[in-house]
Amino acid sequence: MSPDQVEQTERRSGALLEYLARRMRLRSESVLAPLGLRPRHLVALTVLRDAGDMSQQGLAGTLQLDGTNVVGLLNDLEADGLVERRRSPEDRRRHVVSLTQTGAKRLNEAECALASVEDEVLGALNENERDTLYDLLRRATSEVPATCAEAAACAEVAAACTEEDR
Amino acid sequence: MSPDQVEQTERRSGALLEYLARRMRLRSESVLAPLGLRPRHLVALTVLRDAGDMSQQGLAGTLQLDGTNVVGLLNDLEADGLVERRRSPEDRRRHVVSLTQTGAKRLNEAECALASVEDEVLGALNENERDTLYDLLRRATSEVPATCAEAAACAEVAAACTEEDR
DNA sequence: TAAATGGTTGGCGCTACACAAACAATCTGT
DNA sequence: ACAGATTGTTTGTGTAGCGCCAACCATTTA
Repeated sequence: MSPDQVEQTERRSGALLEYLARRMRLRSESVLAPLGLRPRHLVALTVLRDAGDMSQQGLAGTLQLDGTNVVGLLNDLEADGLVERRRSPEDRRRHVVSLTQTGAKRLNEAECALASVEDEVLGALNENERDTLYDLLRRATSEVPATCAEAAACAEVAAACTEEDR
Repeated sequence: MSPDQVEQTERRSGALLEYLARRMRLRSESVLAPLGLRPRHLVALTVLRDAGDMSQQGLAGTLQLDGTNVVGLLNDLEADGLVERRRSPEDRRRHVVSLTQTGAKRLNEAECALASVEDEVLGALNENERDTLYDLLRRATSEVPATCAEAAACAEVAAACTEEDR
């Protein structure tokens, strides 16, 4: 190899994301269990809080999860009163899924309980860095790419998309 | 909820991390398949590249994976010549696992191939933001929390770093 | 009225993974 | 030198997550 070659690595975040997510998830499980939640429930609740009400199909698209599995997931959450299924007025076939107050509260409790986990897993990052990490993740997840067909389903709900940034 | 209420959310990254990792993984699979790799292989290769040589136990600890499963994982990678198991000179029970140059090359190829996936999943982030995201993830994963006993095992082996022929 | 759509249920199957047991090679303490 | 612990390997078993298919309502659309 030439001596002055700049070894430009590819810097893809995918593997690191998965690696970190696994660590986080494994440790979260025990913390979440007393709250009657599992990691995937937390993801669903988070999505519902951050993206707002959604049809079940929209949720399936967002979570990239098979529709039949979303049913079970929502059954769990609704049984605990964390989530609500209402028939859509415009199209009564649809269910509009929304976070209840109890759901929002439980989600918040869970996030509080996860402080120790985050401290452990993100121990190498200081307060500021964790904050920007959260912001980046939040922004990355807030905008659903328009490339896929699922976007169409989501777009309907996401119609209230504003281009405000701070 | 009253609109003027200052809703202080907890800003935990865990759920977002998992959410994003899932999206990334699902789309990665098809891209990785022609290279004979699966997401978890990529994680292993990435860890080996970023953290250097490691005992199998150390790898199991780092990946938070059961030891017996690490065997199978490494069998896959070694069969493809992407990874090498050498007996440790100091303790011949141990295998020192290291990335081969073919492995490094394949990893790089994979990361190149994943450009489109990242474009899609991280579409909401610009070049700079993706860069800082990568840096944050990298730093978060580079420092293994000293809480666990695994750290000792890793550190011990880490001394046996070898210069690779190129 | 017929066909398509959203949701629900049940079942089948695959993959990832943990866990346990048994074994070989090797190290460590007495 | 011997006993016991430790690393890695194999094999087997169990379980959870999840995709997929098929059948079935309720509703909407053609």
